Amino acid sequence: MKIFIDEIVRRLQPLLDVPAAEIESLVQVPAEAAMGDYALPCFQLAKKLRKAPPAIAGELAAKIEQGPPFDTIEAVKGYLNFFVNRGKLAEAVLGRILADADRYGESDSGRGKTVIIDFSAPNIAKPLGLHHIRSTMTGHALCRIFAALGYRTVAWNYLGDWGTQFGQLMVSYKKREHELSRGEITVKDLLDLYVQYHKEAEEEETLDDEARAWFRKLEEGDPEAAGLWRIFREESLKEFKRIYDRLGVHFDTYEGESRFVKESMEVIRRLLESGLAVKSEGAVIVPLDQWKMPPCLLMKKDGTTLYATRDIAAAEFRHASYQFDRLVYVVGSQQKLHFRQVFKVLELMGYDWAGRCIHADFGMLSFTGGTFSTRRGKLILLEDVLDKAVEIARAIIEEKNPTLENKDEVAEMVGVGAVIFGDIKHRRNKDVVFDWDTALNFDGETGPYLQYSYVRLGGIIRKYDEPLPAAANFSLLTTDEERALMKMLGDFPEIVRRAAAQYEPSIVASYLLDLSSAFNTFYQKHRVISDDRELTHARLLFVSALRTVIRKGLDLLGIRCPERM
RNA sequence: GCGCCUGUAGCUUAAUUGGAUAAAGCGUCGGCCUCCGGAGCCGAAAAGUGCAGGUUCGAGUCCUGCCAGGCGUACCA
Repeated sequence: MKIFIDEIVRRLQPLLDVPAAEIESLVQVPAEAAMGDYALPCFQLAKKLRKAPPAIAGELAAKIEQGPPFDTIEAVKGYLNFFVNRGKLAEAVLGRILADADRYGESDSGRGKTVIIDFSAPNIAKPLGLHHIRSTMTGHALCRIFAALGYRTVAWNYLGDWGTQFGQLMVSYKKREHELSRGEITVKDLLDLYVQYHKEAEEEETLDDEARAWFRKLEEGDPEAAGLWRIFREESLKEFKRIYDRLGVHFDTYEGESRFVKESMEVIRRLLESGLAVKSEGAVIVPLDQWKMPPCLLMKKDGTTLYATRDIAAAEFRHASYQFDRLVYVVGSQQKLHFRQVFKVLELMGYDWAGRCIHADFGMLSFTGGTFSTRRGKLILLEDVLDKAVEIARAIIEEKNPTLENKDEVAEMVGVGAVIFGDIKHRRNKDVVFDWDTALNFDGETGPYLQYSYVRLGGIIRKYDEPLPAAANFSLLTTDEERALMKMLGDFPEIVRRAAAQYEPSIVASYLLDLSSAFNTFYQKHRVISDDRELTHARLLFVSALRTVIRKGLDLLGIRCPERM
């Protein structure tokens, strides 16, 4: 906790000829509890002072002001170790949480700043696949995390609602028009059309030309093409929203690529005028070989725009509309080069905010049995995974808690929570292999484990059967297990900050696992409700604080939590 | 070919951003409910961090080279 570190710095300062900020950066938390709560490694000081680290640590230990809140300050090898009084630690941490309540972990560091999070971004006319969960839930969690730090957040679903693929879909649709009635076309039909197209395109080479022609008609505003496109988009959106709803995900805007087609042409015109863009092989490009990148392609030789063009136009629009502090793209790492190019072009255009565009990339999701391919119809539907998980949750409830009242509601929370957590506990960076058995296992480091811990905490409070005391003597909470938990609880605000700074919700996820695990260890070993009234009161408020933090952490990750399960 | 990312117990991951004896989960084996919920807890076996060098008082973390996998590399997004 900050107050203890500040105190350490205050006491060290008179003994060292080093600025406070530097001392603070040296202070760290030892790997093991036996080595204290905080430590100052003296190795870096050794050079300056021209003394051996153990000697420095020894001298500091002898000279430093001892006394509360520290029980002891001692030298071990080259380290100066600080042991915070356990009672004082408990008072500081629980006092803070009691005061902040549900706002514990929040801050106002982002006040007055806007961050736009661009995430999920499915292509219309295709169902949401399991692979969409990474962008969707990472982006959603980032929204909540930034909001907790006081930022205004804009959740932006930049729909993939433009591109040659819609030409393909139209070709496929026209072929089978008589079999399909326009009003009732579903996303499932659209997927079939898409798969059919790619099957047929392998044999009929003219199909691709037809598709390009249809896409051109669309860009030129042809009424039939536009009409079809509108149906595709509306049907898809209806379907997406249904699933987002199950995931608890909300968007502030669904403005997709189609919104920026007109501006894209404008971008091309301006870039050509300024000389940044040139014509090459019939296309329009921005050469980037100076920066060791392939050129950024803005316009194809058939005169239609590209993804990059629309991204540039969209970025301009976003800055004009929101003057964002940051624009975060939660998009797969396949597109790393694409974003480097786009950001570079924005920089060359003279936008100082280009440096505030961030690609929060993430690794591939694959499954045992191959990679996802919508074209070949080889994909796992997100909804199938959710349904399966909920079904299993439901069966477990039936087995373990048959008298539970709202079984379906709870099964939904647990099943969906398991799927969400199973994905976002991984660091963004890593490729993830989806495996049904792992995803549907609710033991160990899983979402249900966190929910169970929360429910268990609630069970204790329910068992007490009296209103919680308003205050208690926290200095009684001094067991090893309580001390470990206090330290973790005290870390929570820092965890939230780090998750935001690194665009990494998994930091919150692993924190919650550690916290829950430590709680369950405590629970096994100690009783909360006992004959000792004073201790019972202190522990009840401690339990309540744990509940607050687990609930808050799950909330930041976008995972709902039942009161019983 | 070139560029980027990844490589830690059988499997999936962590390691306070360069610090003390590399930590968990799954799986395997063995224990724990007259006591606040066993979706839990405790213990055992199991890696010296892809390989080889280097920098450093100190390297899973930084640098170099190699190996393996993934992704990307001008008209898809």
